[in-house]
Amino acid sequence: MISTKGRYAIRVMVDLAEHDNGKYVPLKDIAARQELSKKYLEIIVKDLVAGGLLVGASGKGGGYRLLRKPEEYTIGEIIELMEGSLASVACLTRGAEPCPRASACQTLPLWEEYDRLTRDFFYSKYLSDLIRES
Amino acid sequence: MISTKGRYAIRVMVDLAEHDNGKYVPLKDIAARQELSKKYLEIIVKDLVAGGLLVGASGKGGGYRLLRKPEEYTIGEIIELMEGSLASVACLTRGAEPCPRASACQTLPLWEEYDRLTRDFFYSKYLSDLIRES
DNA sequence: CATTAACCTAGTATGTCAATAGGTTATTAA
DNA sequence: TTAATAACCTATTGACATACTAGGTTAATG
Repeated sequence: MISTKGRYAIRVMVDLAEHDNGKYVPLKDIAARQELSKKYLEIIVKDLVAGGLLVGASGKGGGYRLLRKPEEYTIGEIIELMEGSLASVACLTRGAEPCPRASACQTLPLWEEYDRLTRDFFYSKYLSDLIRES
Repeated sequence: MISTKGRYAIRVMVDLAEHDNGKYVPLKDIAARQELSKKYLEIIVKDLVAGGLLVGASGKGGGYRLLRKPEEYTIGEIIELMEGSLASVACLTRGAEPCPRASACQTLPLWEEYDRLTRDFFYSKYLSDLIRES
């Protein structure tokens, strides 16, 4: 299951894409529009900045801004950044210790196939696909 | 992420399908072959019996047995039984309270599309697809 | 009647999730 | 220069799920 962190992160990104007027957008505004706790969003946005998806600017007139065009962000990279991985099973996360039963495992091919499907899906969806016509 | 319960349940089902000789297969044997804790499998198998996917027989010569042919079980129903749901987001689980923001949510269509993909994938995979050639 | 194996109830350590709380630093506009 | 604004930082917390383990009781068979 995709957690609120991943889901809210996408909503923040979409909100920023829709309200990109060249200025920084304060988190307060995003929180109000999306009806989410500003405090909680701070944690999420911090990760997005650390991951290089956003820039923040302190002080009056500050806020957050996208670093690229909406069509240059994939949904996959946003989810993967926030969730750590988009693998469907523990043994397929990157950095997982190699399973000694891998060659004997009858279910591994199934998880690998589903993983490819998931990856293909989310890496071929772009932020621009989620923007409402204005 | 699909938990150990769901994953182990599939392995138990596959094991039973591969060792179906008309008799009941004791859990001890399955646990040994799959290198899993018998105690933990008891919990899982209990759910499989309650869900109508298996039958158990007590006493000497007892164990578990499939109720249908392997090609009549979908992987989707096994996962859904064990995990409660195979929805990727909380708001799409059956019995979830309707979200007041649903019509305004820019991400909902994305999750719905992914949900369909997931459902189609796991409901078109059958237990028989996972059986090793013997 | 001893053995086998399912069935049943309970408990528990660990971790993650989804936040909240309260402060400090940086920037700008009046 | 200073008030306002907004990001940034550290810590904590309650609730819940996960992945088990422990120890018993019931049922069937040979």
